Amino acid sequence: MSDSRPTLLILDGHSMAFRAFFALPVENFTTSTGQHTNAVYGFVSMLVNLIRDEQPSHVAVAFDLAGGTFRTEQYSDYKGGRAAIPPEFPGQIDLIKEVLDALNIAHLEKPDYEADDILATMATRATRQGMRTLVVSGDRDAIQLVDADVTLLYPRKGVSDLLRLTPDAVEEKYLVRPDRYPELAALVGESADNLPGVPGVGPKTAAKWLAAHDGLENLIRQADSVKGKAGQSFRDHLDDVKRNRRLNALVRDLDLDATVDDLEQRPWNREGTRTLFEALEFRGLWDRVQALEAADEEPVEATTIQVDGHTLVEGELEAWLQEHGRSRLGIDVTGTWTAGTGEATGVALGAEDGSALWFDPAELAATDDGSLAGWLADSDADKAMHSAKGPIEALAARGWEISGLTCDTELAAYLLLPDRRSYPLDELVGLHLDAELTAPSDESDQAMLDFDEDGSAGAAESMARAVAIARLATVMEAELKTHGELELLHRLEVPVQTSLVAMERAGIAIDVDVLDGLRSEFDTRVTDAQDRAWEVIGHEVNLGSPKQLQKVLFEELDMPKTRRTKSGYTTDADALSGLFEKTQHPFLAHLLEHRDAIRLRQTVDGLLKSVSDDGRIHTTYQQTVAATGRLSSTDPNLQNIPMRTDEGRRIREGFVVGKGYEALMSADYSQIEMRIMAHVSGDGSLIEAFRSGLDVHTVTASHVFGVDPAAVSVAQRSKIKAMNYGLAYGLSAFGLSQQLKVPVPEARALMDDYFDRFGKVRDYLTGVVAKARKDGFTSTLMGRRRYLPDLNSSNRQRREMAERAALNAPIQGSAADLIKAAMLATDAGLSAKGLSSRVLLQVHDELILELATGEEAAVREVVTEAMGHAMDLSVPLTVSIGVGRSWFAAAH
DNA sequence: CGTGTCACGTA
DNA sequence: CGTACGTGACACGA
Repeated sequence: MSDSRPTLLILDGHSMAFRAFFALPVENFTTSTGQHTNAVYGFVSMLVNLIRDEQPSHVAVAFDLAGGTFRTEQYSDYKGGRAAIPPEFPGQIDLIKEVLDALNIAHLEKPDYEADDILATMATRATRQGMRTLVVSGDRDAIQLVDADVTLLYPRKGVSDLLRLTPDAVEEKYLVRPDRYPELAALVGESADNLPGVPGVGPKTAAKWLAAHDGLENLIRQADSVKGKAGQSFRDHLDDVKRNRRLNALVRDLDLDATVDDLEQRPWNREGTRTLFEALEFRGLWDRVQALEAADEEPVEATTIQVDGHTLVEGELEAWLQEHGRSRLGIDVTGTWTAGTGEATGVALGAEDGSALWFDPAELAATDDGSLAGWLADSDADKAMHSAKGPIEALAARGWEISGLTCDTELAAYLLLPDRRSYPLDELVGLHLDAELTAPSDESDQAMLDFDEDGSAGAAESMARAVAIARLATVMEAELKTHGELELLHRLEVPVQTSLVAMERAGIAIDVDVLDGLRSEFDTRVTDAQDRAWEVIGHEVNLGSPKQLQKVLFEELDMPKTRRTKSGYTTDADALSGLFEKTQHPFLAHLLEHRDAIRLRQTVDGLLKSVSDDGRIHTTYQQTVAATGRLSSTDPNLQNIPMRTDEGRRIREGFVVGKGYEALMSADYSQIEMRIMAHVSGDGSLIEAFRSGLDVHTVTASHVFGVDPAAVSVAQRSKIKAMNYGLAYGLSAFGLSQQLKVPVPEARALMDDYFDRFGKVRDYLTGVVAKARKDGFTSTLMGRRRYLPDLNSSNRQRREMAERAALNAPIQGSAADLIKAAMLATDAGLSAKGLSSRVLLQVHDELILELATGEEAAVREVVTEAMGHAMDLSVPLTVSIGVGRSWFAAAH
């Protein structure tokens, strides 16, 4: 079977995708956005396996086009009578084409012709060029293509079990040679194509006749000589046979745009494929596709980052920095770090020209230590790092502060592709430098030996990273510049990172006694609620298990079914409240109480576990995960501490001022997103509403309902408040009706009235989506982009989700820009005035500060100015400030 | 043991 | 059938 000739692998996309669709259960292949992907997954998986196993030199996929072909022209019932195509299927064909585009595999179509005709034409041409061809199709018409040079892979079951049809295999299975197969099919008929054959004639009879008369042509000519009942049937259906034969002949000389040579395998778009696979939530496939490439590229010498480096020789650092530190150096730190502290076990410095140096900070001689400290602190010494926050914290733990950091390649990558969850350096090197970080496996061991005479691990790798960072910084800055996002990197993200270092290092003090007290309070509530719930139904049940709850609610208690989830019916708080209204069943009340209490207990528990030895909680801020530009907080998340309910809010009593400080201050923007909406839409009424300084929900309600602000009822205000808040999320009439618990038409009327009064808001919202669809991205006030390729998706659900994201991203993102600018201005203001108060936390529209003794008035002034004028908008930025011993007390 | 689902906290 | 996040318990399958 091995064959040194070039091989064309050509697939019938539609028929194989259809097979995949039925082979894989659609319910297991649906993304979180609701896109069905079973056919895409099955098809791509099969394709990857084929490429791996068959090692083709050329690959293409042929598709049928919608609408008829010349065959339907001639026979209107061609392929008629087929069962309706499931609605989950058609959209997946476009996705398959997207994947093929990303993989740089050609897909071919031809109006009026079927995919099979393209397969036939390409196979014929490939044979003529001396190639062998593998045709993959679930359509039996393709059997006629099989010959010494063309093998058909025909799916037996699903899409992974492919039958290899060579001429011998065809003859064995179908009793005729491949070229005779369409003659046999013409006699027997093809139900898949709705082509009836000769009644009473099966494959055996047909094969016997064809052998006896040497083909269909002779058989027809000698029709009168065919004996028996079947012979008469044949003569009665001669026209059908002739039609069948005419229709099942594949066209081998189509005029196609592509040549066989065009189908040669080309390098694929790693970034595009990865993004697409992420969107499709294909996790395992990514590794398999990469494995393909690895196998592919083995003979090719990958360009590796070349380094001319060595381990520091005692006393040489000053001179080395003199020589190489005039232009920007990349810094790579090895070690461990979390939440404001860490330990550095290795530091590499690398220049763009490949010069590099490595040392273990613990073994640095005093002179070198001094040189390093001086260089690190020198704001004129240009530095670049990758994911600098942790390393900066680790270096700070050794007493080294960093100044002059102008570029962080992780932050740069985040601005370039904000939708990704991580930005590994090696991928950036591949993507932007078209190079590899480390030499392929065995060589790197050697490289390490060259440098690591002291036994420390990874010096060579670390130096390569440092050099790569220096080069990446230049390249990525140029890319950002073309996007108009370079300022955003230099003036916002990189400086904010420094603020975050300080915030993480500071942490926030916890009054453990307060939290302990709350814990036991909540614990009592949990136990009581659980006991009562169990008593009501007469047995124990794990109230934390949605599955067990469903059994109790919908089987034992036979309650009305709630909204469906992937595996059953929802038991969320909203649904449970609804059930309680209907049934008044006490179990539900206890269950809701239990939910509430267990959650509070869990929150407190988690916080207590996070308190460090210094009595403070040091969260970790993530600067590169939120696609809109927001920060996020982890370990623990201090951005979702309860606020809404009185009970929950008490947890904030546990966040207190630390030793040596006087109080906590909370400063937050009011209605920040709505103000940004007013500014970006330029809506006069909305701007005026904010400028008036009155309650904005009341003022907007007075516009919508046409009454005096003083006459706005509580109900009217709350409706408009919901509307105001929903605007930036792409709220629908349905969503508003759900929230307000009013009928959809009423909600729709409310929205119409609203937009009549605030027309520019509507214009803005429609305009922003249209622009994003055209440009491919949205932009914030400071030029931060978010890419939304799904705006052009053929899948409605994906498209509408992208539209809502497009509405929201500029608003949420501009608010994120704004508070980041405010953080910088606050830090700058505090230090300019020589204050020792400090920012501890950021919660999207709120800053929490720790006030040094006697500084309250001065800090109030700094914060009001910094937050209030972080950007120049057409509406005032109102900041409310509160001060107290605890976060609870500071929240006004 | 890792992974996905469900539920729910914040802005 | 509004956006953006992170966490924890449970359930499942390797």
